Amino acid sequence: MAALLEHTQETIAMRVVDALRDDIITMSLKPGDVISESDIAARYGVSRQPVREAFIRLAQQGLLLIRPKRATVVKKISPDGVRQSRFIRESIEVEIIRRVAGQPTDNAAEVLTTLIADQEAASAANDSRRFHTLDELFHRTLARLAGVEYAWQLIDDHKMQLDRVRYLTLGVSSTQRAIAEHKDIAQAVAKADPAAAERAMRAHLARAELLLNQTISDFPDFFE
Amino acid sequence: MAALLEHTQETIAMRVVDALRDDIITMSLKPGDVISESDIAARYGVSRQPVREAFIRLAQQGLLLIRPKRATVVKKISPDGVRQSRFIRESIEVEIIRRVAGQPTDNAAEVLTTLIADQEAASAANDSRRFHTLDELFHRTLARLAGVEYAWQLIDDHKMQLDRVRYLTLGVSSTQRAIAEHKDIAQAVAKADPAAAERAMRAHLARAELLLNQTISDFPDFFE
DNA sequence: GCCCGACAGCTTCCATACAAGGCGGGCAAT
DNA sequence: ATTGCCCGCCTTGTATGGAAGCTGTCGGGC
Repeated sequence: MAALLEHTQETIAMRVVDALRDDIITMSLKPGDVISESDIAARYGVSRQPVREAFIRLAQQGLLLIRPKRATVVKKISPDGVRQSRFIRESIEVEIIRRVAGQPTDNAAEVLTTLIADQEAASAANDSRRFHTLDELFHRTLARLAGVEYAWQLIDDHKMQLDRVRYLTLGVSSTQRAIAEHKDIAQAVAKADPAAAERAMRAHLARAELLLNQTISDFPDFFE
Repeated sequence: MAALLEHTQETIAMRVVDALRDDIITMSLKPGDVISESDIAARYGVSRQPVREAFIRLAQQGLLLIRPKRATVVKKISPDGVRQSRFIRESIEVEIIRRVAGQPTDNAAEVLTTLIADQEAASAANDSRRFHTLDELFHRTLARLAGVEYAWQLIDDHKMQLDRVRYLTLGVSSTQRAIAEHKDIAQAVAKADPAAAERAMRAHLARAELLLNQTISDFPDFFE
């Protein structure tokens, strides 16, 4: 397996990155919280050096704000940044769905329907975490079908802003509705109708706008 | 000025980042070249630490590949990565131009025409470097007019892959033709015709495809 | 009461030393 | 001649001490 050959060992800095990112997305570390290299180093029982490198990585991903010689704070969520992140995502996903619907491969529709079936199972079991994972897989699969899986990876990097908002609205979002919209998309792909697919995708992504405004008024301190 | 208030001082690591990135984009450091923290540190007369942090940043931007305990190499250009980077750019820029042409502000067309005039001046003076800058400014201005300047900043991060290719083709690209295409775009904006604007933008971005294939056969060692 | 400067305590930044692992050449055994 | 191991040299990773700089506080002068 490639994984064995690559042999990219687990370094301490990477572990710290993962741990911190998880803490931030799950709001265990709240926007505005100030952290210091020494703090985190002591908490994880490691030296300051790997923590520092983790800070740099997370800062580049827009989750931390390093103020030189001053402090490092968990970046507050920028409403405008979230909107533009969604603008980017919508731009790319619309282009993706057009391609997929425009040049459908044999099994594209089939793959999507099986994914939707899994989502219905997760929804019925009330397993929202699994549903979230499957939802993400649905969109990533579309990217793969369009031959631009790397593009999805880019979305993923700048999607963490959205993920923090999503975490705040956990349970609010209706899985039933999302599934229905996924079906609309899959149906347009099956019919090889790019225009309909684009409409369905835009409708699917548009729902988030309302959630954002609601969230801002619910947690004003987390936004700038 | 915000710059003065922010007072973000120039740190050594930042200088190293800028210097290395410039070296990589201008092919002073060629794809496949192996560099080491000690090397660069000695070359710039600094310690290994800031160099190491610069490596991390550049690795996250896809310009370097850090192989733990082995070496750090200038990443070779991935043809598929370039294509997908362009896919991303096209997706976003098409969405941008649609918005600009769909809801044109009073002075949008005016701003664009003055920019094009500057480009003609640079082209006449045979100042290709200045033309490149103005070309980039043209596209960034469109993003600003659409209210998503941050989105352009994101493109900028993942555009360095394209920039390396562009540098290899310096002088090949026809400024005259680019200007004509810019005029088409500006005209569609003036007429508030989103469909025409989209067509013009796609045509404008499509030209690069040919250049890429040509470049790959000219410099096979730089691609993976 | 108000202003302003010295200072203590914090932060991130940089330098240096050491640790851990990959890689290749030389050497010995077969 | 070939194979396999060992060891020095290289790399990146981690630890730690000190340097540079920001911030708030406390106290003295007005």
